[in-house]
Amino acid sequence: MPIDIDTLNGPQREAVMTTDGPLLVLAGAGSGKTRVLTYRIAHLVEDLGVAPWEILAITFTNKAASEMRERLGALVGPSSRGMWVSTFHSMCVRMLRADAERLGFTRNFTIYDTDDQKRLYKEIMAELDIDPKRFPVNALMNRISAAKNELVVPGDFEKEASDPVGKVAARVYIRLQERLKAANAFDFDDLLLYAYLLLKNHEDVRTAYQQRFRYLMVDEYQDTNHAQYAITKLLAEAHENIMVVGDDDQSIYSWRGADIRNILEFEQDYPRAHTVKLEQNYRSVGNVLAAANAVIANNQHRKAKKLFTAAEDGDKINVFMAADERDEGRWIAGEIEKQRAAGLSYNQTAVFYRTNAQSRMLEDMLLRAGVPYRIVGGTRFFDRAEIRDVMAYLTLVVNPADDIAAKRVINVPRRGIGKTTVERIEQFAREMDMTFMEGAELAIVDPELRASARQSVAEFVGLVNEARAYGGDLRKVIEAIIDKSGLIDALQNENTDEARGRIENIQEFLGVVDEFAETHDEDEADYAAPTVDSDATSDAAPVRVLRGDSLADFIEWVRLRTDLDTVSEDGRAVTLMTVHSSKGLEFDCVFVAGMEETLFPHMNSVADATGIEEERRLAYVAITRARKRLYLTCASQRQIFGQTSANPVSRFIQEIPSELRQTSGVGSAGFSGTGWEKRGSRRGIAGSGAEAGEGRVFGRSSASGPSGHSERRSSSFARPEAGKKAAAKMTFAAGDAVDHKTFGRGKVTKVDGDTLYVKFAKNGQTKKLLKDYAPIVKING
DNA sequence: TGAGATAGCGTTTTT
DNA sequence: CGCTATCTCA
Repeated sequence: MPIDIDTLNGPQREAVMTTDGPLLVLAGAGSGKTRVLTYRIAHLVEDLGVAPWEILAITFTNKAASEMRERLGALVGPSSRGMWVSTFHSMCVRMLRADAERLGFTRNFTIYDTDDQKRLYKEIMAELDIDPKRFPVNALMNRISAAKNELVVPGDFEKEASDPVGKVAARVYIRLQERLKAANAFDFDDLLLYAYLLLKNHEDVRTAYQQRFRYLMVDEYQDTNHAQYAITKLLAEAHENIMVVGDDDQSIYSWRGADIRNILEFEQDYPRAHTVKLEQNYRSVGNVLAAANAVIANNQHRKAKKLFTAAEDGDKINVFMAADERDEGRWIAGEIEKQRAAGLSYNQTAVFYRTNAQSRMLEDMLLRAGVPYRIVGGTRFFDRAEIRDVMAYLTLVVNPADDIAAKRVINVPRRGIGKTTVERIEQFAREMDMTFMEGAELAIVDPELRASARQSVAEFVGLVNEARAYGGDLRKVIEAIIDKSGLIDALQNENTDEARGRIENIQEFLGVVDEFAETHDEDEADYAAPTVDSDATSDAAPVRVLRGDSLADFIEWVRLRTDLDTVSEDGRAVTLMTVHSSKGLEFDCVFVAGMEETLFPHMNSVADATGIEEERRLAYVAITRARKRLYLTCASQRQIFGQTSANPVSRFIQEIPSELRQTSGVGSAGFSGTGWEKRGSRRGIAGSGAEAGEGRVFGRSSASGPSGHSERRSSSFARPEAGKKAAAKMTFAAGDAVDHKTFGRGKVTKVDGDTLYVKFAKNGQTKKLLKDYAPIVKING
C-alpha cells in the first residue's frame, strides 16, 4: 500500500524523507509523531527497498510498540514482520537471550521484578549483617539502581562511594550481582546494563548488530537514561542512521534516571545531525493548547518551541474549587454525567491524579454516582500473591537456579516445610556453592531433618523436576504445573470465600495464558538476533528465531508487562490513572484532580528548580492530553494520611492566563490558602454547564465539616439511584441488589442498624459492611 | 509450625 | 488510614 506523503505537513514530510544521517525530531504534544515514525519506516521499506530486518524501532512502552506494529502492518503489510519494534527492555532481553552464555548466564534466565529484587536485597543485607534501620532497603535499591542506569559496575562504584550509605551500597552491590548471576537472573536495570556490556565488550556481537540495523529509530528519547543512551549510541555507530523523536517538555522520568540532556545535547553528540521541529498540534482546541503553552513557558531549561493549532478555541479551561476531596470527586462525577448527557461517551473521558492514593476517593464517588470507570495502574493483577506463586512455580521449572522463586513456593501450599528446614537447605547451598534447589536435593537425605520434612522436600523437588518434562501446548503445561503443585487443592480445602476468590484469579490467569497464546502464535515469533559467525548468509537474511520453549517466552512476556499495556479503547468506562500513566494517550475530556500545592506540584519536588520544572512538565503532559475540554480541580482541604490539611491552589493553575479560565466552586471561610476566590464571587459568571453541579447542590460550607449532611444532594445526578445512595441517609433493606467497588454485585441479606450483610455473587461470600462508608451502590435488579 | 494480633511503617511518579 | 512485617502465643 503506497503511503500518501501529501497528507503530511512540511516538517513532518521532512522528517519522513530525511533518512540518512542522524535526525532529531522535536515533536510537540499531539504533533503527529507516531504518524511520522510509521510513515518513515514505510518509506524506507516501500520506496527505498530497505529490508525489514534492517530496521530497529524502539519505544517506551509495550503498548506503544504494539500500536506501532499494528499501524505498520496496515501500512506495509506482512513485510513488517522481522522488524524489531520493541521497548528497550524487551530488545535487551532478546539480545541477552541470544548471547547469555558469554556473560556467564544461560538463556533460561529469569527477570526479577521489584518484589523479587527486594527479597534478594533483604537476604543479602541479613547475610552482610547490615541494619535495615540505618540503611533502608529502598535507599540502597535506589542507589544501586541509579548506578546501574549510569553503567557504573560494582568495582567502580566501590571506588567512588565515599558517604556511609554509598559504602554500604557498594558492598551490597557486589554481592547482589554475585547472587543474581548465581540465580541466573537479571533485574530490570541489569537488562540494560548487561546488554550494554555485551555490545561493548564483544566486538563480534556489536558488529553483527551494527551491520544489521542500518536504520534506528528511538521514540520518547527524552525519557532515555544513560544506559539506554549508550546502547543506542553503540548500535548506531556504524551507519549513524539514527532518528530520535522526543519532546523535552514531556520528560517526566528523571527520578528513574532519564536524562533530559540526551535530547538537549543530541546535536553535540552527532554533529551532522539534522533537526526538525513538529510544532503544529492536531489534538487540542486552542484554549487547551494556549493553557499548556503558558504553563510550560515558565520552565527555563527547554528548547524553544511553541505549539500552534488550526483548531477553534473551544471552551475555557474549567477550574473547580471543591470543599474537600469528597466534594471534588462528587463534582467530577456529576460533571461527567452532564457531559455524558450532552453526548460524550465515557471512554472519551479521563480523570488524572498525581498520586495513586487519590484514586480511592475518586473511585468511591464515581461508583456512588453510577459512573462506570476503570483504573489503570495501582495494584496489578500479576502482583497478587496467588498469581506470583504460580509464576514462581513456572519460573522454577524454566530456571531451577532461581533461589528467590524456590524459596517463595517451597512451602506453598503448606507442606510442612518450616524455617528450620529452609535454613538448613540454605546452609547446604552456601557451603557447597549450590543453588537452593540443589541444596534441597541434599536435604532429602539429611539425617538431621525430620523424616516428614525430608519427605515434603522430596515431593517438592520431584514435582518441579517432573514438570520440566511436560509437553503439549502451553496452556496444558501450565495447567499441569498448577495442578501438580497442589495450589488449587489447598485453596479448595480452605473452603473460605477468600480462597475461592484466589482460585478464580488463578483461572483468570489461565485466560491470560490463552491471550498470550493467541497473540504469539508461531508466525508471530520474532526474528532472532543475528548470529555472530558472519558469513555471507547471516546478514543477507533474518535468522529464524530459536526461542526456547514457549513457557520461557510466556514468563518473560508477563514480567515485562504493565497495566498500561492493557489500556484498551473499547469498554464504556471513564479512565482513571496517574498523570505519568497518561503520557502518550489522549481523551476528549480530561479532569485533573488535586491541583494544589504539595500535591501537584508534589511537596517532595518543590525544594529545587529542577524538581519544580519536572512537575511542570508533568502538568504540561496532563493538560495536553485533552482534545476538547479540560477541567482542573482542587480542594480547599484534604485528608492526607488521615490528617486534614489546607493548601493553596496549584501554581500551575495560576500560570494559566485568567482569561482562559473559568472558575467555579466553593470557597470557604476557614480556608487559609492564597489565591482562592471568595465564595460566590464568580458564581454569576460560572455560566454554562456548571450551575447545576457546583456549589449550590454539592457545595456546603466546609466549616460544617465532612460530617454535616447536606439536604438534597441527590437532585443533579443523572442516575436517580446513584444520587439517592450518595446521601448518607440512604437506607437498605434485605433483598436489595447492590454493586460494590471491589466485590461487584451482591445482595443484601440482612440489615442490622448501620451494618449490612451482603452476599456477593462473584465469590459467594457474605461481608459485613457499614452502610454509610462502604463503597456500594443500590442497583435495580 | 502456623495462625493471629499488633505494632510499626510509609504512601510520587514505574519501564 | 491501610497495609505489611514482625512478634508472640498456642
